[in-house]
Formats: sequence, structure tokens, C-alpha cells
Amino acid sequence: MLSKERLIEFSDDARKNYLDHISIDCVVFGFHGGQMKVLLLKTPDEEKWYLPGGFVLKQEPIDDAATRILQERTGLDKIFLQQFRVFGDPDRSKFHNDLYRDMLPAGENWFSGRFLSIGYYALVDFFDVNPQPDQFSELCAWRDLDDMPELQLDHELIFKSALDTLRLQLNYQPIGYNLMPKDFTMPELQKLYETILDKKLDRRNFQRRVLAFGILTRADKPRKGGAHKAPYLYSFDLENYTNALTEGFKGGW
Amino acid sequence: MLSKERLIEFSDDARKNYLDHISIDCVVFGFHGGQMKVLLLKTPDEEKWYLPGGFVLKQEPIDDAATRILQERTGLDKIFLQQFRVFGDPDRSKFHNDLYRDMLPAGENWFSGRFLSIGYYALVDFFDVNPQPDQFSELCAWRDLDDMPELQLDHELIFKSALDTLRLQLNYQPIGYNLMPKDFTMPELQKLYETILDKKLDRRNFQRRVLAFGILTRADKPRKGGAHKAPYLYSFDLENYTNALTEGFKGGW
DNA sequence: ACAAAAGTGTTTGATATACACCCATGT
DNA sequence: ACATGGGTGTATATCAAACACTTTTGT
Repeated sequence: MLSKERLIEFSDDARKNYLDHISIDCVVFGFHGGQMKVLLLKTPDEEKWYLPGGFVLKQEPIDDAATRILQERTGLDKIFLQQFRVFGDPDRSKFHNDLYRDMLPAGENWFSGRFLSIGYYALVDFFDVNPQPDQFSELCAWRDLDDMPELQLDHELIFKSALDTLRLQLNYQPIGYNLMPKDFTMPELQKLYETILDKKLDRRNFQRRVLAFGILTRADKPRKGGAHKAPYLYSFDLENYTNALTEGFKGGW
Repeated sequence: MLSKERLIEFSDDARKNYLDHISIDCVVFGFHGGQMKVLLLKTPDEEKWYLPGGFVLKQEPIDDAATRILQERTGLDKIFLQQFRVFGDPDRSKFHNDLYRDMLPAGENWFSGRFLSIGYYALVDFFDVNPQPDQFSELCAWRDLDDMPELQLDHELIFKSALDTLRLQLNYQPIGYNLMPKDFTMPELQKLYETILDKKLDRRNFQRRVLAFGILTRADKPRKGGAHKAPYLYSFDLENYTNALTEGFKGGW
């Protein structure tokens, strides 16, 4: 929650620069330590969590806006982003409206009234991200998919909707390039799929199938140093990968 | 194109009732005579075609807005509608802006500036539709999918995007209930699939597959009167159909 | 030497594809 | 009787699922 002064300041600024009544909310997925993670923000003091989001500059394409917003939160400049749905329930802005109603007359408060939010989901490499809080938050941090706090506004819905979309995507698109480090082992990749799907997969069948996509190249040398048999390293064949992205493939897990 | 008077009138009205800078565009698919059809509007005089669309009332959920808009164009009150993408290129509104720039100062013209458009696609029963032009058009009519006129604005893109989405949907959802009449024959249903996919399918395999979905019931009596062997009539088992809609199924054509 | 992780292969069942024959009806 | 559209069945290839054994490596 902003102070009255900050709210006035922000409102003036926003009115000049942003499209009214439009916001963007992003569900940023990362993967680390065998866990799927989501990037969240927390308000100062209170334990109120929400999704990274922002607004659209008056002359900015919406995809650019989403990219810019996530740049600010993560430091990344190449982000795999996918628009997945608009959230346009008139009640969804109730939170902001209640919050600031007594502080500033609606005419002066840029947050007053109704906001439509465009939902994006992003897949990013956990290690490349340098989480930065925004002006409304004190903390920007990864949270495990299976240890999510309650989210403000309709962000719970937006998050679930993003996850559903991601699971669906998995059926007809390659996914992983944006989530995995450059080199990775087959069990690591499998873990990613298992986490997204929340389901165990057969090691051998997984390998056969994912190799059949033709989007992986195996390195000559296996990874050293593990406590057991050295696994092979793989990396994505970017040409085939992007090809598969546009072409799509059947499938179904 | 509106006259200056109509534009002023509309602008005043719109400012009162609609969300600013947001529009909805709908791609309405119908099926008749073995042809996939799209519902289009034509401006008076000029041969300018565009998609049915409209705006969102200030307190209206966006899905309701899309439903209302299509009610006005088709007379239908139960419509299968699916939001599929937001079109938010800042240049997409250039058309309107150029059109009315000299007629009215931007401050008075509600169409001035940038519009985001939420794309919906709809599947409707051809025979139930009673096409009604809107206030900007003189004609509302079905056009064959393979005989589409050039569309205004970015409606070409919106249309293509809707068609792509529909083709994708076909892979994991039942489609047809909203497009076919209550009773239909297997060859008729096959024609629908072939039209959507723009691809010939094997008669026998199609039948086996679509029956395996378990969403069809065969009537006892075949249709009479045809010039050849009487085909069986089928209808959708609504319970299983809606079930499959939410559950989804694998597939791939 | 053994436990734990990772590599690889085979068998079986299901599903997709391709294809051919029979039946009903109007002319 | 025949042309046309429509119903049905079967053989084959392809793919998914289930499952077991061997290799490597650190302790």
C-alpha cells in the first residue's frame, strides 16, 4: 500500500505515461533444485504476495510492455513470454479500490475504477534472474510451486490459469530451452517435465520420446564428479527447437 | 464511416457507457452447405469488410460483452465463445484515427487514440443466425472461408489467429455441437472437420475415431429421401460432450 | 563389494493408417 | 442394372507402456 504522497505522485506520473485501466500480470516460471518456482512480490510489512505486473506505455506494443516489466523485475532482456488470457471481471479491481478509496478522491487516484489485466506467462532460467522488488513491494523472490502463499486480488486465478496453459502447451510444443541451463542431463530435464505435470514419468520412455522430438544434441563427454555413473550432457538444438516451436508436434503426456 | 453528427453522438454516448480504448472483435464461424463460413460486416458504399465487434460496458464482464455484441449481430442468446488473444499493437488503431482525424478534434472523438482489442471466436449454428448489421455497417452476412474479402484494420490477422486457434482446439477438444444442426450424418460431420482442417480425411477412420470419443448417439432411424443409401443420423450426447470439453482429450489430426 | 544413479533394449498392447468389399437407393 | 453414397471390417505399421538388466562410480 502506498502512502498518500506516493499515490499522488504515482497517479500523476501514470496518467501521463500509461494506458488507463489496463494492466499486465506475469507468471514467471523458473526451475531450480528439482523444483518449479514462481517469481512473486511481497508488500512491505504485511504478508501479502502478488504477481509481478505493470502497465502499458501509451505508445508501446503490449508484448513489449510485458518484456519491459519483466526486465525490471529480473534483469533479463530476452524472455520467453506468452500472452494467455485477459482477466476482465469488473470486480477484480475491488482490492485497489477499497485500499485507496478513503485516501484520495477517485478522480485523482489513477488506480480507481476498473482494470483489465492481460496475463502473460514467462519461462526463464533461474540462474539468470536477479529478482528486483518494484515500487509497491519490499521483496521479490522465488517461491516453490508446491509452497505458494495466498495471492492478492485475482492473482490466484491468474496463476492457476497460467499453469494450466503451460501444461497444455507441453502437449504440442517443446518446452525447456528457457527453463534449463545451457547443458543439462536427461534426468534433470525429466524432473522439469515431472514438476510441470506433477506426475512421475518412466525414465526410459521419457528419454526415448524426448529424443524422438529431435531437438536435443548430446555432448561427447558426460558430466563428471557425481557420486554415481556419469550422465550425458545434452543441450537444445536451437534450430530444430525453434522449428518445433512454430511447427508444433502432437503428443500428449 | 460515420458522418460528423453521428460521430459526435456516438462519442458522447460511448464516453458515458463504455470502457475507453478497449474493443472486442469476434470471429463467428458457421457451417452450411459443406462450407465453413465467417460472419462479416460491410460498410455502406465501399467494399470494406470487417469483423463484428463492439465495446465493453463500464460494469460488464468482458465475456458478457462479447456475448451481448454477438447477440446483437446474430439474435442468438446462447453462444459458444472463446477468448483467444489480445491485439495490442499501437498502430492497429491507425485506421480509425486517420479516418476521423480531420472531422473532430481528438478530445471529442471517442475513437481517437489507441484501442486494444480482445479477440473472441464463436461457433454457431448457421440456421439459427439472423445477421443484423450494426450502426457502422449496411450489411451483415456470411462469407465462405475460401472466399474471404480483404478485411479492414488488423482484422485479417485476428481472423487468421482465430482459425489457427480453432484448428489447435480440434486436437484436444470436441468441436461440432455448436456448428452442426441437432441431427446430422457422419459424412456431414466429417465435412466440418475437413473444412476446418482444410484437409481430406479417410471416411472409415474418421468414423471410428470420432465414435471412440463417445460423444455421439446414433438415432434408430436413418435419414430418408437421399438419392442413395440412407445414412444414419447422429446427435451429440450433451453430457459426454460437455464432459469432454472440460476434460479434453489427446488426439491430433 | 555394494548401493545408487544412469545407460540401454525388448515385449506387449493400443492406436493410426491404408485399404476393399458389401448394401441401399433413385434413375 | 448401375452409379453413387454410405455402412462396415481387416491387415499392417507405428507408437506408448511396462518392465529388467547392465554399467559406472564413490564409499
